[in-house]
Amino acid sequence: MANWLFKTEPDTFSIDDLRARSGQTEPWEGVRNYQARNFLRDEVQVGDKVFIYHSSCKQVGIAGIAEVVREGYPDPVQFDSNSPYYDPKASEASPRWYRVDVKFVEKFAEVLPLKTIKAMPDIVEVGLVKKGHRLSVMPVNDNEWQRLVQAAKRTTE
DNA sequence: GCCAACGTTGGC
DNA sequence: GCCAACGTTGGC
Repeated sequence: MANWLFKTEPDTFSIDDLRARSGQTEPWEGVRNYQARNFLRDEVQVGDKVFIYHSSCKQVGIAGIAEVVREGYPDPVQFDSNSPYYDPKASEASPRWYRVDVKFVEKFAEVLPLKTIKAMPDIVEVGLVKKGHRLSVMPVNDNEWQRLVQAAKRTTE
């Protein structure tokens, strides 16, 4: 069982949107980076936990937790010429991009800010705190996952 | 909106 | 296969 962090721009799709979805479930589509794609296609499994991270917004940081309910399958929007995610080089026979389905688990009372995460001495491995952290899907090891959850809850007490 | 850091593209 | 140019990401 692994842990992940998925980035999203809350103006486009936030953790509140995920919670409001029917079944509180949503396909995580539109990932167009090969390293992130490889995680979605090869490693993310049903039951894995996922931090939902809000980027490019007022409160940058981890907003809550979701759970993987369907493992990687071809992202249909790559075949849709009307979609901004359309990829003319992808075909159904050899899809290029993948997505997983995630389900809402919980929203933290307060976003755990990136600034706070960077200041935590035990958080050194997760891509967020590294230079040029541009991956939109990244692994989080067990130890850092637990510390981040603790920190997120502590800010609410 | 700025700009640094990074990934991708394409000419050679 | 190199690498400059270009586009995108994302914090500030």
